[in-house]
Amino acid sequence: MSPRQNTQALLTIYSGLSREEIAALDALVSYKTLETGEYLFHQHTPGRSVYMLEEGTLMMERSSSTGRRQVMAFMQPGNFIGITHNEHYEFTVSALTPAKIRELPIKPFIVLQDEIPQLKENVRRIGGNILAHTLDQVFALGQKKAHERLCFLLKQLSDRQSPQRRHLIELVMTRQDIADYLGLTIETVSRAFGKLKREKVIDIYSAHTVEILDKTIVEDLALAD
Amino acid sequence: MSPRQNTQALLTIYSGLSREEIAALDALVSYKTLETGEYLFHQHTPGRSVYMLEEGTLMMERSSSTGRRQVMAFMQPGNFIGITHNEHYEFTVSALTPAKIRELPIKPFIVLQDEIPQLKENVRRIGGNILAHTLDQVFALGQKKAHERLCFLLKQLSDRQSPQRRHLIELVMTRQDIADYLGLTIETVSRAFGKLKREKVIDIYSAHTVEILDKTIVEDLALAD
DNA sequence: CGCCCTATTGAGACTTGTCAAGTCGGGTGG
DNA sequence: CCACCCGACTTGACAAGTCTCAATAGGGCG
Repeated sequence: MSPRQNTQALLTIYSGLSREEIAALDALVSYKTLETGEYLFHQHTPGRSVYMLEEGTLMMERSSSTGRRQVMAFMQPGNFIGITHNEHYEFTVSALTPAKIRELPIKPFIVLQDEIPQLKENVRRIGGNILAHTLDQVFALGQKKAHERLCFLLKQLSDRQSPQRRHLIELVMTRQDIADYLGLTIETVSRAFGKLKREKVIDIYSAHTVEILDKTIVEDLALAD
Repeated sequence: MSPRQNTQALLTIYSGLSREEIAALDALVSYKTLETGEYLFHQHTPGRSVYMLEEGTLMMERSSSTGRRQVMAFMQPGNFIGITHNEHYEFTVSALTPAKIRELPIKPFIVLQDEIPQLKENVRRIGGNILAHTLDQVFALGQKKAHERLCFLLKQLSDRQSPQRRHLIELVMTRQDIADYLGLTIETVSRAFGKLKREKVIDIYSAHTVEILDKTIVEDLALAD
């Protein structure tokens, strides 16, 4: 929906830093590993760290007391978490697969931004990308039909693969996760998959492995603008 | 949906600055006025300034080549525009009423952030509030029914009024603007108004003036979590 | 007073949600 | 190794919500 291409996979807090600056950053880093289903942190808890995903897939969600749930993002290696929040995390992050995560305590990280202008700029741009992603999602939920929303997700997942593997998509999340991301029910998601398959836009090898047969149509439906 | 209250009306880039620091910021400021319907800037144009709304109401929207439109926000005095973007504006901003706007060129503004830590912190927090608002909208569009989405908007507008006038709401935007903000059609918005009126949750004096009769119900429906 | 634009209301179609039944597949225990 | 079991996914029938199209009402401004 926006003309922005997928530059965000390439942008990290390390972009353009000198060897010494990277070393200064790395001095703050500790590592965390999560098993499938484990939580990185919960909604409404104080946010004291910034995270960078190294391996695996994470899911960011917001749940309500009445049981409604909205998945805000699926995160893949290179993504950042917690860069843009204020004092509390406003969402829960959990692991869809075993995951390896770099953790940086937020206070020294902020101090370091004052010493390294490029780092501050990187953070600014990552924050901009996160907002841009969220605005894309608002557009999708507000304006698109079920099968278009599904293509919106497929395109996002496809764009983050290496160019050779763009067409083959591994869906590590459940249908319920997809439904809650796209603001639909699992049944509607299932029917949207069926519709795309019938129309030969995608092929479905198993519930969690699909191939994009017609990239152009997927993108047209995903953008739908 | 989040526990965050409406603190964002109070937070500006000036918060907690000394007299000298405010003067340094004000040295960058120029003023703009817009008539109803005029544009501040357009989607896909390079972003060279940061803006603060002083008077009036602005609307931020994203439009597609196929004519679909999503309104991302209605902005009221105290709100900031352009703080979180990268090189291009990813949306269009226009005036719903005559408006008065402070403009700060982005480059010196960023330089000043290096000199004034509190300013940098303010910008960080405003960015966090903008993202939080957008996440609220994702939740609303993904999970709520028409009349709940309308209460979501009414609550947002109500929260930004002075405490005495909280119950009386002036809708400066059209039904089409509301529909495009909530991901609905004008007819559905109209029926949602009718439903809330029939149920004595609100009273409708004219198409653009409504009174909240039962604040609790409006909030329950707005949060719906 | 009348015109025009916006909003409301109504009827019917379409999309999505709900409820229920059935299928598939991976994992476990015999 | 096979059969069963259980959770996840799919499919179907129907209900509910929203959209579309059309007609009507209302309000502001000349």
